[in-house]
Amino acid sequence: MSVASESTRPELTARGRVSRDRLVSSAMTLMLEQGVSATSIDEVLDHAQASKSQMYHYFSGKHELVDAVITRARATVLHAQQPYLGAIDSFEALHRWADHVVALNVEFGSRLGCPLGTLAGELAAADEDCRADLDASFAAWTAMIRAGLDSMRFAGELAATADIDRLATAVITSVQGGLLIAKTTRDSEPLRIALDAALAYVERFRPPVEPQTASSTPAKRKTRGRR
Amino acid sequence: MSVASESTRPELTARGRVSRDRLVSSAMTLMLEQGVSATSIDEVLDHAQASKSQMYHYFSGKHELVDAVITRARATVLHAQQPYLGAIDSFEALHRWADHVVALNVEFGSRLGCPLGTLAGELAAADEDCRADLDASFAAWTAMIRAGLDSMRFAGELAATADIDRLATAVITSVQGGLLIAKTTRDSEPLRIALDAALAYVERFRPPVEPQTASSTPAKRKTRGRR
DNA sequence: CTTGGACTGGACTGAACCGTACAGTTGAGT
DNA sequence: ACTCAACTGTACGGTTCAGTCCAGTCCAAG
Repeated sequence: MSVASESTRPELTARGRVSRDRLVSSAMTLMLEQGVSATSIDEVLDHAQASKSQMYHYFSGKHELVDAVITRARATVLHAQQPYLGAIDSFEALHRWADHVVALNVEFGSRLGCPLGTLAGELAAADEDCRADLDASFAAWTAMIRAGLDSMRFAGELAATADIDRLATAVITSVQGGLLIAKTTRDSEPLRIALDAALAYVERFRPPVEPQTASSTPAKRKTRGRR
Repeated sequence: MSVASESTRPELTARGRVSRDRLVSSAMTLMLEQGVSATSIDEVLDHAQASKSQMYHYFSGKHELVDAVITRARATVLHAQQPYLGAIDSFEALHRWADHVVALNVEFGSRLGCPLGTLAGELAAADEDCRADLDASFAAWTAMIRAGLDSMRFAGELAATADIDRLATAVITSVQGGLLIAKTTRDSEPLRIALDAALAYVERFRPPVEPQTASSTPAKRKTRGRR
């Protein structure tokens, strides 16, 4: 259900929170490397230097641990994107974000793809609860992109008629596809290409050149400090 | 290695080939639904109505079975694409292929993504042999797309300067990303959008309207203006 | 200092797992 | 009909799995 009370459970002391966090971190590391069902609880415990009782003190079972890993993965991804996605108001900023995504991938040798994408690939078809959680995570990510595109439109960088939802979906799919192929080829070039294509697609929706019949956009642009 | 002698092993009778095929089919079905490591050998045997000895008669272990599943998945995917991808010589045909991909996804309720993509998501980071196999599979698929784009270029639908490799990569990443998000949202719309974006990207490389110097391609087709 | 709840250690259980052993069956070539 | 290799059925063993149980330790509040 994922209703399982995530986020700062009140009846958890500082020490308990540290232990729990260590378990989730270890689980995430191992599961992203080897896959969820290829990672046993004992392995997680070993990696986290913890014992069985701790595991079952903080989680009712493996399923709840996986839920926590998904939640953590979402937080990690969104947190890494925020500084760039939150500042998007121009094509320049959009490209800076794309460069950042590629740089992140290069940094990890293109071995692991997107945490959310990896989890989705394994769990989406098999576990309905996880699927819903991951769906919500992608939705949150897409919403951040959409907000950036909206800022661009407000700043006059995108046509008023541009379908922002559609563009945001195109961007997120290109990120996921690029990362999956990059992971498989162990080369970040496919990611770079996928993002280039997506941004080129977005660029198609630049507003029409100013001195036209001025039918739709009521002027009010021209390098003005908006807001 | 994948050197493990796939394809028509000579010392296999007709009966044996049927049994082996049944095992691979069951394994593929279950593994694409539940994941590779979430699928036990006993489960495959049960589904295939076979017994342990058959499994270990045809395969040295689970790893070889997985190899066979990858090979089968590649054959399935390429075979399903061939009639459309092999006939691409125009943007119309390219769109027909894209429609076919979407239709296939809709047919299965968007539950399972691309067989190759699903396997890659789970195995690429964990198993180097499988990763290499899947990499080769994607390469073969990309090569088919590239051949289609090449035909388009020959027919004068694409500029002689268009980077065909790059375009083919953009297309395959959009397919994979679209399918992954579609699988997670249980909705084929993201796939549709991803493909639209990729094809729009390809469309940017229509040859220039002016016949100009006509150095390389004789530009036989009457190029219609872009939209 | 006492106490009670949060937290921890590690042995234990039963089921599921992968792989092996070996005896038995089938069928094509002779 | 005979033979032999291909093929099949099932019982078994050692290992690993998720999850339980209980005997503790730690620490803050009273």
